[in-house]
Amino acid sequence: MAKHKEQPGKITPREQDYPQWYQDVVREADLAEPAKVVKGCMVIKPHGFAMWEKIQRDLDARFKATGHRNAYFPVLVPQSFIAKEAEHVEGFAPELAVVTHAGGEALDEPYVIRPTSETIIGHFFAKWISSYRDLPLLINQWANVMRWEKRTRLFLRTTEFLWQEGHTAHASHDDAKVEVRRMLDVYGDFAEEVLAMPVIRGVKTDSEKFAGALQSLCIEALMQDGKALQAGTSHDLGQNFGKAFGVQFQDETGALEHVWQTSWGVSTRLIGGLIMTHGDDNGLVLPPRVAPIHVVIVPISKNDEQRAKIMEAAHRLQAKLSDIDLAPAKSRYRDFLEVVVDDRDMRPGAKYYEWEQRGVPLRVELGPRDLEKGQVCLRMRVDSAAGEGKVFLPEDEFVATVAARLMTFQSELLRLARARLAARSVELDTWEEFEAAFAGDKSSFAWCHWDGTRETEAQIKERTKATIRCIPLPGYGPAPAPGTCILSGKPSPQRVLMAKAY
RNA sequence: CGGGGCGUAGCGCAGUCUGGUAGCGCGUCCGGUUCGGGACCGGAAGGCCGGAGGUUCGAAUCCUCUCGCCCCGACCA
Repeated sequence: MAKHKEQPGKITPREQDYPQWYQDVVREADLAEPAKVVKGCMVIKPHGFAMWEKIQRDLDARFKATGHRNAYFPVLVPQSFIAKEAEHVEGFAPELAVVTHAGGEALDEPYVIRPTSETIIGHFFAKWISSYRDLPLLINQWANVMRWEKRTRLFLRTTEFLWQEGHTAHASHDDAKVEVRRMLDVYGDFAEEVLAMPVIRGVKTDSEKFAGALQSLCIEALMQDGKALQAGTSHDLGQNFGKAFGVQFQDETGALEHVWQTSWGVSTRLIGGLIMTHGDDNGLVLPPRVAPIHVVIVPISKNDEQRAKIMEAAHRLQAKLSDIDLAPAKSRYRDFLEVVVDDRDMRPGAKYYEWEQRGVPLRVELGPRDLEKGQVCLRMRVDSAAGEGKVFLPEDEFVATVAARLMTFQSELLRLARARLAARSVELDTWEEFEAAFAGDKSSFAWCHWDGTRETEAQIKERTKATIRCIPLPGYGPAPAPGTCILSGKPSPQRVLMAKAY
């Protein structure tokens, strides 16, 4: 194929340029742009928001299937609420935006714009819960939150972001722990099945856990530059918020107890993770389950009468495809194919490059020769960018198999991402190896022994910028075996995941 | 808030060191030939060089101040 031309204004990414490329791609592809009017906020454009809607739809179905219900709580939280849980206020105070005036007057008590809703939901849980019969209470909220971070990055760390936050209350710690793990698996399964993004499921260290939690579970994804992205978290809040907000219930014996709570969330950061997991030198690569456009039909014609015929055929094909439902068999929603006919007056080649850059999974080329033979020419995104994989099919057969082809592509993306994860995962045993692995901007998924102390963790971070992403749950990472800490040489029960993080 | 870098045509840049009335590519517009992987030829339009002040016969270029943007670091989903 023609070598990718270095043209001004076009994306010419290389892996080492990843952060910059990533920003260029999301702008170029009309996914999002910085809002400029507010520090670190972003405008999510229609193409990007369509992806968020698909993420929402699928996750929401999973939450409902596990017994959760949606509710909504105020965006403004009395500042005093935040202060009720010691670790929580310490963790969030530096990044709060505070409303001090309203209605033309100074407020008696300032309100913070929610950075997360544990506190205000705790307040209401106290009113809603009085008996063990009220438990478990399983609530989810789709909302925006705001965290005034020092430094922002489109999708990955914006001042305001959209997310989903689950908040649950349980009668026992064991019940709460089951919920925490159950929702982590919902996230993990979602990331792999829908985003085609393989993740490591694990436990955060004390210094990385959520402010106010006993324990935080997380899913960590590998980006193509070797850095890790925390893609979702699920927290065991113990009775910390229950006690802070007086969320009590009477058990079967009549005794008064505090509830055990959990919270869990994923955000628009997932879109960033998706882009950075699958993107290649030709631009975005989107898994069909989240792609805003599944199929683009590029008509090819030499003259006007040909053009009329081709366009008619293209629109007929578009109508047939648009009735196809891509949703999984047991799904509670439908996912009809989104099909675009590109009838612009451009050369076909130029259109190919453009749609590849936008990540459309499947392209159909429809020309006079195809029309004559009753066939279509199709190419999947990854192959087509390499100039390969041209497939000719009778139109009927194409229509009958398109859903399966897209799903095959979906699993192929997961397979490729898993292969990258495996290729970028290493077990390191000496500090020299470790320093070399994280020299400069380098990063990878390093499985190493750690002595379990906060001091060693901090030193590793200071010396290499690598952090402990998580302690893997059983079944993730190398089989647990004792060893000695990569830095201190002290005994360690198992390897943990270390990497630089976004 | 620290450390770097950059503001010149719609976009991407050169020109700045060594002052002499602004250049390239892409895009746009017009005409023609083209059209199954980023078309080609010919012609045209488009910039008070981020802003203010200064030095000079003369400033995109030198000096001072100012505004804006980007990258890196501290903080973090």
